[in-house]
Amino acid sequence: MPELPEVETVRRGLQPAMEGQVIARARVNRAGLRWPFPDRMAERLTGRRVLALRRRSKYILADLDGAETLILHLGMSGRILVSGDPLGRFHHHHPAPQKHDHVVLDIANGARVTFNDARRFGAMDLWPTDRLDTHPLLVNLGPEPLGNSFDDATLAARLTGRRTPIKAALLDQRNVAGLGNIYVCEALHRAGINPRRLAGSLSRGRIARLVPVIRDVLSEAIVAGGSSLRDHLQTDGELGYFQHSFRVYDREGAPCRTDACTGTIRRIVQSGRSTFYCPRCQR
DNA sequence: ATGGGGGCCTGCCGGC
DNA sequence: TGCCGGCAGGCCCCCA
Repeated sequence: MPELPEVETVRRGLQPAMEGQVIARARVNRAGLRWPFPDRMAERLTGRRVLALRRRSKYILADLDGAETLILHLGMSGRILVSGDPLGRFHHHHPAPQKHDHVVLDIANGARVTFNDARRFGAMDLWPTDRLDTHPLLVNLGPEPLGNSFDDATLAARLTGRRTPIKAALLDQRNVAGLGNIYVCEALHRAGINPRRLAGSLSRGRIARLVPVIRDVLSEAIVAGGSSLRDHLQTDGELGYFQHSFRVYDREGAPCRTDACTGTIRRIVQSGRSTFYCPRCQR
């Protein structure tokens, strides 16, 4: 499911329920997801106050008192739903447990945070906050595409000499952190770049065009609450709606949406994954 | 060294 | 209706 905009949408939805609040009780329904949960995770979460909710790439980071940070990844099918009344003013009830509810956090303010992940490609870990950047899942991440350190100079430095298709280079989280299959396809279309083009063959001008396009598509998707194709929901259970703004993703055979372009969107497979693009206006 | 493919899981959809 | 293959917003790991 989740690329940067979906994860950011979830983070923003969690904030009012969790930030500054105490985890009254944590329950864990299985030993792990993609990897085993850290030792005694439920006990280490119970009673902790959430000092801040941050995001790094596709990871949600919950800084806890006690100097540990909960690292959370949604994999392909992960959802986090918030139920109950975060203000604690009314009687309330929580929805019935669902299949694949793996971790449930009862917040002292009455909210309940439920992590559901059918495919179990998601992950959770606890790690010392002051050494977060040493975590194996975080240590090799490239710049945040919406942050100040992402610019055409740094992107160009990462792409020069690379003989991999630009599609694969943008999916490589070491080059830029947070893009996935949807937003790479969308960004390349907006930039007019053919996904098969070798990364090292991009002119500096085209790289300079790519940078703001990546920022734009991610920002627009965040505003829309992400893209809901199969799995992604916002924390209130609502769908995101950026899928209605797709120009290429999942639009095989449909007309290109570039102004004055008469092309038809094609689907190809690159390194085992679907790529959607317009052969006419992406060169 | 780096690029590509397999594998991890479950669910859903389309075709027969 | 049922069964089967293909496919899915990610990413680690192994192999050439």
